[in-house]
Amino acid sequence: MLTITNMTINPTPPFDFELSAMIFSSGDPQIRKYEKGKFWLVVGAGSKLILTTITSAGTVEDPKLSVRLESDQEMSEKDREKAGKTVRTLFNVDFDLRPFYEHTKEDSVMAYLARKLRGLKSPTTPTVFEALIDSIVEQQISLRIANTMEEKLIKSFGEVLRLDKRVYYAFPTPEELASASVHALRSCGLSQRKAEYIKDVSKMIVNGKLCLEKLKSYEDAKDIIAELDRIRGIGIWTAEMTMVRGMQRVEAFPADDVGLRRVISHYYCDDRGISSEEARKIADKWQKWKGLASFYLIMAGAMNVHIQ
DNA sequence: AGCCAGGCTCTCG
DNA sequence: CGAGAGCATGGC
Repeated sequence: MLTITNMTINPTPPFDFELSAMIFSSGDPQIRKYEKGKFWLVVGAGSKLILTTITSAGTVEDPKLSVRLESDQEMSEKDREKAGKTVRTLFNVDFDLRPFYEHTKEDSVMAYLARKLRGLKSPTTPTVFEALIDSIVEQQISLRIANTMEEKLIKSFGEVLRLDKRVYYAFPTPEELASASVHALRSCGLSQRKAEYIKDVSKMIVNGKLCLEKLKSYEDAKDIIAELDRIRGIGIWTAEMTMVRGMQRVEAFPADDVGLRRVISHYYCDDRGISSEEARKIADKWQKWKGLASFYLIMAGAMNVHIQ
């Protein structure tokens, strides 16, 4: 039985939905995708799965999101709340960009990008777990390859939602990855090591030794990094990536990241190879918005924006 | 062919 | 300690 319900969300302006969702244009339509003004993905609410589709019903300065929920089961008010909360998290809709814009006025590059990409908010994964697993998969190898591995991981271990003839996959839960065999994980293209890391960290979550969502609320980012860094398979880079992508921590700055260094160098150092120390020095002026500023640079690079 | 891709661990010396 | 090998896969 197919049930459908709608809701509206009012983001803090400015917010450009199309621009913020653009990063998902290359996604798999059975997992999460942005296409022709529509973004969709499957949200887990209790034991049910909800296909959540978002479109813009407002403007950058007066943003409004229209959200459509579809499930193969009856949805309660609690399920609707859960889906709404996920949408808010996904696009960071309650984040206020204005202080960031105000702060970066003196930085001519960032000030230009702030005008050009006005309303761009950095997306966040629905759960911290998802950001962590993705970051482990992405260690060292190119993003392109990592993405195909992630898709395999999701389709092999994630739950399936069937609506009419359409098929969607949810991101696997810690339980699902904890009970997967290393062999099965490896068949997604992962190395023996990464398969073990993923299984082990999932097990830690299942048996309560690690609570990722709790880390999210730590005041000091250093404490989050320290706690994650203790876990086998997770280093500074992975911890910082997890924070930036899964915890709405706009201050986290993975200076060791080659892609980030490349794009910083492109906009600030004429494409000369720079060290992570140099990258840090440039990022210093962004203060508590280092991660957000980095995202602006990455998007600008992807969109081939030229500074004028 | 070999090196590098949005790293991390383990092993040596 | 610090350096270096090894790991998966695919593009150049």
